[in-house]
Amino acid sequence: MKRGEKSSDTWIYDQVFGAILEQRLRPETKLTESELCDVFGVSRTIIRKVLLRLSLDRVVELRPNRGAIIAAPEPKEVREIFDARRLLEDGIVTEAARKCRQVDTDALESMSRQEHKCIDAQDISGAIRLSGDFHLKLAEIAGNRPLHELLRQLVAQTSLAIARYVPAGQGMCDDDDHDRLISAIASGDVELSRRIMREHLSACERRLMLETPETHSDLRLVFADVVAAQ
Amino acid sequence: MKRGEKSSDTWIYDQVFGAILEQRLRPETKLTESELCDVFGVSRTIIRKVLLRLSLDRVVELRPNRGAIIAAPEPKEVREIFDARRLLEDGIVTEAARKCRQVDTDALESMSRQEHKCIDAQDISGAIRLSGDFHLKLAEIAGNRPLHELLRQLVAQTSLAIARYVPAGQGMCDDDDHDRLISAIASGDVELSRRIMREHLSACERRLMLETPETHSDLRLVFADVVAAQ
DNA sequence: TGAATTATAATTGTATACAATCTGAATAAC
DNA sequence: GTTATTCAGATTGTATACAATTATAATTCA
Repeated sequence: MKRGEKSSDTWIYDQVFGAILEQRLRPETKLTESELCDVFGVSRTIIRKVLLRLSLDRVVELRPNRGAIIAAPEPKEVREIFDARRLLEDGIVTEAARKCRQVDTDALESMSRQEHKCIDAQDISGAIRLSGDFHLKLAEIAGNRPLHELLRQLVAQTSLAIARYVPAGQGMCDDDDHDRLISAIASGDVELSRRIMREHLSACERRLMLETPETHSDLRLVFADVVAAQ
Repeated sequence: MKRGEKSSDTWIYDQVFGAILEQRLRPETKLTESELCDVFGVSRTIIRKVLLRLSLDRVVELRPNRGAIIAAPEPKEVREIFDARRLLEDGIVTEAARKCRQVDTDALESMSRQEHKCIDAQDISGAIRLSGDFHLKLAEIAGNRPLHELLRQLVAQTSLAIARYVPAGQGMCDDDDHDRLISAIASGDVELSRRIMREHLSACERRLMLETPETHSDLRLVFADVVAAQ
């Protein structure tokens, strides 16, 4: 079973990955192998390959003998992801600002327009995905394949973080950081580009409710003081 | 089949990965599934899982219908890997210099001593592996899991680059950059640490013979001028 | 009734069987 | 003699069968 030119497992991987990016699959959702087999009409061999790849991207958690679930990053992990992104994307935006050509600017602007359209249409899922694609496009412009690949992993994990820590229906990027970023990059202003990127990522991070306690809290901790007072 | 606590596929993955790091498996070596099955006494299911993981780490190249070979990064890719490492490890060493405790310094010094021992004993393989472990230890000290994981991939690819572009039997790090790095980090001198790291990585890169033409060159390019003059 | 235990069903882990594809040598054509 | 072609063997891709483990329901015993 092939769709287009890709192998079936890559196609299925993209479908599941996309569903996670667009939050149609939310954190902690169980991914039963046989169900995925039915959905995509392939054997468990293929599904297990897809799940392994997703787990190595850390968007799926593979629990031995207990199946796969969509990953649910803890607040601490999310902060580390943003720290890592600030580091990587500082380098990426620096290089992008140096190398950016007219075609690149056009591509970025096109992506930003699409993103605005999604936001206007309340299409949160689409907006989140396009926002990630925008950052990956910068990595592509910067022209470093390993960095691009590493950022791809971090962007995916960021989408999970957004899915988990932003109230459903609320957007992440109602401002126009991306447009300001495009201007700075197109003009080749490295320092300005870096500052915008740094502040953009920090603004995204602040919008997440990382201080909110976990839904499945430790009962001993929850009632610690009550029990102590008793 | 379990060795210690790990699952058999993780154990086999480590064995193959280690063999690549230590250059017992050189670039372009064919990894036939049935041979690996015999060697490790498991079915192809397990071997294929291991090969998939290795290919996602980009240390193995999985060619559709044509099997797996040890990856052989091109000079351009190697330069990109070093560029990526300079970026990541700049952030890592900065954080490591801030957070480094006595136990960490002790661990680093112990690793460096081991490395010197390997070099003295002409154990190039061991030295390459320990050198990578040293850099990964810094990432661990820096305390950012995603970054640590990303660097792990880059370190593995660096080992491949060394395997390919350093003449057999010649060491990479006969100087004591690592020791100077430990001193700088232990003293908490961020700027000095960063400079040493940056120069250390660049020195490693320069030691590679990236300007050497490929063994399997493009015949059209090789004879381009001859044909044109004819 | 309620906790513990057992039995049963569902799910995952691994090996194997079979199909598809590739490789290379032998044969055929020029 | 060189280039095509065909065919056999080897290798990879996928599906399925069976074993091991976990989850759930039923049952037993206090």
